[in-house]
Amino acid sequence: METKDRILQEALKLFAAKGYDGVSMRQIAAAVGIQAASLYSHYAGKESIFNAIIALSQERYAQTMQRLGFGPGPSPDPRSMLGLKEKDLQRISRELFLYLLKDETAAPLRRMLSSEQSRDSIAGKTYQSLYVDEVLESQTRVFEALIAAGEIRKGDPAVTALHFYAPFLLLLNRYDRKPEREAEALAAVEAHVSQFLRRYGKKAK
Amino acid sequence: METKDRILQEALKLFAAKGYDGVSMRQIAAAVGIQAASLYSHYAGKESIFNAIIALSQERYAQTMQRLGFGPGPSPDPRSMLGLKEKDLQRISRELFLYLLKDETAAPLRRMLSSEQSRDSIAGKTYQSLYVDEVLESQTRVFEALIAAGEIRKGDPAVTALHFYAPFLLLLNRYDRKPEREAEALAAVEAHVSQFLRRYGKKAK
DNA sequence: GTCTATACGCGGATAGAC
DNA sequence: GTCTATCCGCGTATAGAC
Repeated sequence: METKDRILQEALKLFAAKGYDGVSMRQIAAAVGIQAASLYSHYAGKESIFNAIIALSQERYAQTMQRLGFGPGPSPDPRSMLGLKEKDLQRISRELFLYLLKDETAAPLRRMLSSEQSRDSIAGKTYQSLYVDEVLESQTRVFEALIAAGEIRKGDPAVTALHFYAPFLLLLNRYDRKPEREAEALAAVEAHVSQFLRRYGKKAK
Repeated sequence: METKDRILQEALKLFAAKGYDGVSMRQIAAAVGIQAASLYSHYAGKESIFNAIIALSQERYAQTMQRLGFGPGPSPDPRSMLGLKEKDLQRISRELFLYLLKDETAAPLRRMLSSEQSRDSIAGKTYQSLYVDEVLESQTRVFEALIAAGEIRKGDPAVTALHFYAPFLLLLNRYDRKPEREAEALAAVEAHVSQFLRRYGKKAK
């Protein structure tokens, strides 16, 4: 792998763990295995590394989210959500949750953006759009279709999306960086989805 | 007001806005109106100020949360929640939301703990217990009582508490530091509570 | 592209006068 | 309890050899 990319990879891990201000150029360089001065052959400075991380990670993230049907663009197929069985929704939910919780790129990106939300306005806007606005927007469209199809009870689709997605964010925060409680976390996700369907689904099961 | 307390007050504001590492002792001193060296007459160092903020703010926070029925201790009165009308729940929800969003102590405390969650283990544990564990635990007890009383549909009380509370955290994050969107935020809270009651309440209204 | 050497400011913190 | 003066290390970043 190119040095230029390894810098982003290592810096992301460090920023996620210690925060932007808590990481020095020397530490990043050490993690990569070069001298601090050499970083400047690849990036103009620290802020430049930070911005490059956001730009790059965002792309990979967007692709996976779209595949799972939580993306900003056109869902994998609006109709693929119709006729979805509980079992399928549980699988997708589990996949989404584990991706955001543990994926090597997605998890550090989320942690970094979350903690830098207030300090850096780009980080703040990116966090909001990636983990809040885009997901809610996308899920609102999905529920609109499901309500129209009669698979989900009538109600405001935006509120329904909020009811479905908000617990994911809370559980992510709660079980973040606690690998020993992963089973508990997954059980909580499953219980949430299950009860959501019992409250919102047209038919039992 | 005593200098010792003013230090905590100003430091909290700064930490909430720029993060712990982003604030210098000189900046704190300037906000208070004294020299940096004078801070050491009141606190052993920066970390000591940080810890004192948490300890102090936590007390005030706990009192208010308990009053609203989201506290860790015995709810204001377990039965006071019974026979609650939608109107009352809307009022309490609104009060809770605005308190967490805008209160002069509560809002900066929440922002600071949230952004320092990963960097500082005390901050992380405090955030989890104040904004996640204690609230969910407390709400779980409330819903247990309401389900037993037949005012809320049968279901896992812990999941029900999650469904009720998680949207608050998401909306807080979404509308934090955006005073111009406050009306929109309150409308979202109201829509959430309203639809929650329609899905979970025994009777319409 | 990577290294060594170095500049320079700002960080937290202390000493000691008033 | 507040001040001025100061210490010292570490932060980002640059210069220039290889």
